[in-house]
Amino acid sequence: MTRDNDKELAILEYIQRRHAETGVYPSVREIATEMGFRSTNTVAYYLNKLERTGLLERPTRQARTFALRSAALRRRRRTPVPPAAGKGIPLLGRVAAGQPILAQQNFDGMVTLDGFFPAGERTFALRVRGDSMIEAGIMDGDLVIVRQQTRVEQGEIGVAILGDEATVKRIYDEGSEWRLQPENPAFEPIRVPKSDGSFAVAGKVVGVLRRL
Amino acid sequence: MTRDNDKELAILEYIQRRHAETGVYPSVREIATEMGFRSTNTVAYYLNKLERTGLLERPTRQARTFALRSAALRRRRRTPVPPAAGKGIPLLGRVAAGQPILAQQNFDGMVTLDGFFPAGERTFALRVRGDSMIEAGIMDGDLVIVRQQTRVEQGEIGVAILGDEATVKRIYDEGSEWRLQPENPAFEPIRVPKSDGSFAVAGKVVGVLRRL
DNA sequence: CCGTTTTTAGAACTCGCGTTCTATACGATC
DNA sequence: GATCGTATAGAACGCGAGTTCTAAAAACGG
Repeated sequence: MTRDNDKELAILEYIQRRHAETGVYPSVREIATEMGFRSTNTVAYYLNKLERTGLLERPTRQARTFALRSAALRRRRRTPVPPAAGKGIPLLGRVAAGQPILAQQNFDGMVTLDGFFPAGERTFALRVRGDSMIEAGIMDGDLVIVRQQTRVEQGEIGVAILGDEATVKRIYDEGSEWRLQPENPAFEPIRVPKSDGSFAVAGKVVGVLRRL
Repeated sequence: MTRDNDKELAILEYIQRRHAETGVYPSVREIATEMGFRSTNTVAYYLNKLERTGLLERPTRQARTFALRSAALRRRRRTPVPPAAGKGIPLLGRVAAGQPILAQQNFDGMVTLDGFFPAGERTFALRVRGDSMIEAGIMDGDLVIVRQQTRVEQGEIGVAILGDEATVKRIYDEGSEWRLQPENPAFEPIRVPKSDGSFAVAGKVVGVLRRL
């Protein structure tokens, strides 16, 4: 099918490099100069190809606008980027009806926990019990990823410690008391007077992990 | 000297926000629209002021090109270098009201993607678009972890490929056709005759990953 | 060797976009 | 009250930039 894959990737890599270095995407003519093309049409030819394979997006066709959400090109050299086992899970972008799901044109980078969540000293996971946050997409048995912090913004989902138990709720500061708001109409909000010393915010929920 | 400092900063902040969110700087006319100005000259007026005070740079005067190297707006930095694959996130068990959340006695092991999900050649991730599976706790923007297989058990959640698109649904074998059942009362099931060659099962959803 | 597909060139077209010029209110200053 | 700097509008100018059309090498397949 496509024989001249190298130039496509070189263009993609140049676009990404220009954006990383200058913050601005190149114009079609600049790409042509970089690649040694004498015609802007040659660039258009490759850009269309890249768009068809899903490696590049141009929602609007305005000047110097691209959308490169593929982390795939993070690596410098060619790397056939086959979905290998071990270091994370491959993330696929577009999936078309053609055959190989795990083909490289779908590849969009590798997912790792430490890459996906802001890992660090202050991050931990916690298993959720109960259905009180079901409408927020957090279900019984899920693991929530929590960034440890003693306060959360109004209405953010956080981990509240009440006596001996940790619960996940939306946390509101109501002046004289805290309101722990479930995301399930079957549950009532919990109100805790600020004088209650057994209450504390353990952190903010930054992610959810579920095994089916 | 300058009385109307607020609008300058609002413009600066908009430019920086647009770039952070979309990767592309706005055009002069887009800034005018955002600020409620009816003339592009008004924007030029402020841009010149910002340039004089050094808060903004425009080395070239090309379309959508700015240079924001002012340290003032540097606060929200993206991680340009992905953290070298770490060892995962600590999973906590009991969390009591006592102080140190990350204390030893709470520790319950480390969570890693490869440990949590059945990693391997046949596992990949896919970003979910739309709310059709919201009642199954799968929301727009989530990453689903998929085990590649060509068939799923009756009613399991899987990834179905229909023409050019991959969708996550509960998949039922209805004899002469497939039924793709959403988990959202606002959506109707999709029925695909088995004679349709553009349909295929890409795999079974074994996990969900969400960043808030 | 010939027909087909891929890849490149060149030029023209149109529109987006930054700039500039002219005006007009509105305060502040003298 | 005349004047000056600030803030905004409106229109026009000119170039930058993406697209498209035609065409022709170059590579490929039988």
